[in-house]
Amino acid sequence: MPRTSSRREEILAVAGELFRQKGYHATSMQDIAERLRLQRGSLYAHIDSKEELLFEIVDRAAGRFLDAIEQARRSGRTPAEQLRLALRAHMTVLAEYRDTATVFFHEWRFLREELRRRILEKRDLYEQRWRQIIAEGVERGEFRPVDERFGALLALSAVNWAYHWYSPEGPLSPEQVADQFADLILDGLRAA
Amino acid sequence: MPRTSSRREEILAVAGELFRQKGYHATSMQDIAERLRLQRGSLYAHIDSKEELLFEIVDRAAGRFLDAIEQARRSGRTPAEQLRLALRAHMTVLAEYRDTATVFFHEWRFLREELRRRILEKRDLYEQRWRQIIAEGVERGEFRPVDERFGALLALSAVNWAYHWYSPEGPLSPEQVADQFADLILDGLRAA
DNA sequence: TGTTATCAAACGACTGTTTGTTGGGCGCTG
DNA sequence: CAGCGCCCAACAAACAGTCGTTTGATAACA
Repeated sequence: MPRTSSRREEILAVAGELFRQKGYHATSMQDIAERLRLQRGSLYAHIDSKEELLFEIVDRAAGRFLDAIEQARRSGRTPAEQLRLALRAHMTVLAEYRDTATVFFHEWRFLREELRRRILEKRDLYEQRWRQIIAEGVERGEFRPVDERFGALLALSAVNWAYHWYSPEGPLSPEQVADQFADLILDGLRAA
Repeated sequence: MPRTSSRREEILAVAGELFRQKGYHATSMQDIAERLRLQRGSLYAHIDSKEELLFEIVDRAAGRFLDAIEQARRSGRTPAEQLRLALRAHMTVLAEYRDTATVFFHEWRFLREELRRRILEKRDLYEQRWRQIIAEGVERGEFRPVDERFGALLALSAVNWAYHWYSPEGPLSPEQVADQFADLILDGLRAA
């Protein structure tokens, strides 16, 4: 089975779109095949199974988020600036790969044990990177001595939840959304 | 079909648990019936359809979240205190009705148009209550002049995302989680 | 006696996947 | 350049189930 071919990429794109819209289990191979004007059996010339489709979509998304934050970390900026960069990077990935990213958040749990484990490893690594940014900020005295797990969780929750409401067709760019969140997370609601 | 009976409540409880664990579409009537040592056909003496099960679970959860925040609003406290109360209330509902609440977040979109609309109305109302808290805080000068939609969205994202990671069996009480978030959202990360 | 809960069985539709076959296009050979 | 074999994508059909739901019968209980 070829890991890369234009037909295969088409199938992945259609699957990503349908998985996002209807969910993994509510999307049948029939649905995917129809969009490509194929018989559902014909898909199996290009892929091994439906689950393999899901894994590839989810795994690619995980990789993109991970790459994005590691770039922010390598920037050498201050923790506050890294936080802003990380928020921007996350929102940019979400905007650019909306289908893939949404499926990543919603459908990873339907993977069988072993594949799910591989995704969760990347997910944990991603969360760790966020915690490192917060921890570094506290260490340097740039941040208050907050619990780094909660600090990371707050930032991550804001952008993780965004796939529920953010639309690339809307008036806000990914960077604008990220900056709004960055301002709030850094300076809080309270008036001076 | 009786709207309330102990058998019906049992079915709803089992359905809620399975829908949370495996998702709506991956849970069959067979699965639900097995847990209750029934034939799957027998469920239909108590319910009209699988979708009705989903709707009732999701609708109850929506009602609970809505009640919780309206109680916080009616408390007459300052906006900052209302925000803390609202965060606590949300986390408490999540902890107490974990299955129902998780299904509410994850599976509402599988409802058919009309039922989905009724849920979305309650959801919108819930978001509006959060925005009102922020707006009131800004108005009174207790909060900085932030965009109330983003302020509400940040608080809501924090607690909405919590169903992914929060476990009532863990070491943290709902109030502790809520207070951690409240401190962060009110005062921000940045050192003075 | 009527009511209620449950059962076994069937309904038609759909599931993901495998199979054997076909036809077009490609490169190699004579 | 003609002809041959081969690859590749796609097809139709079937596999062995499972799906949600309906029906008619049957016990237990009021």
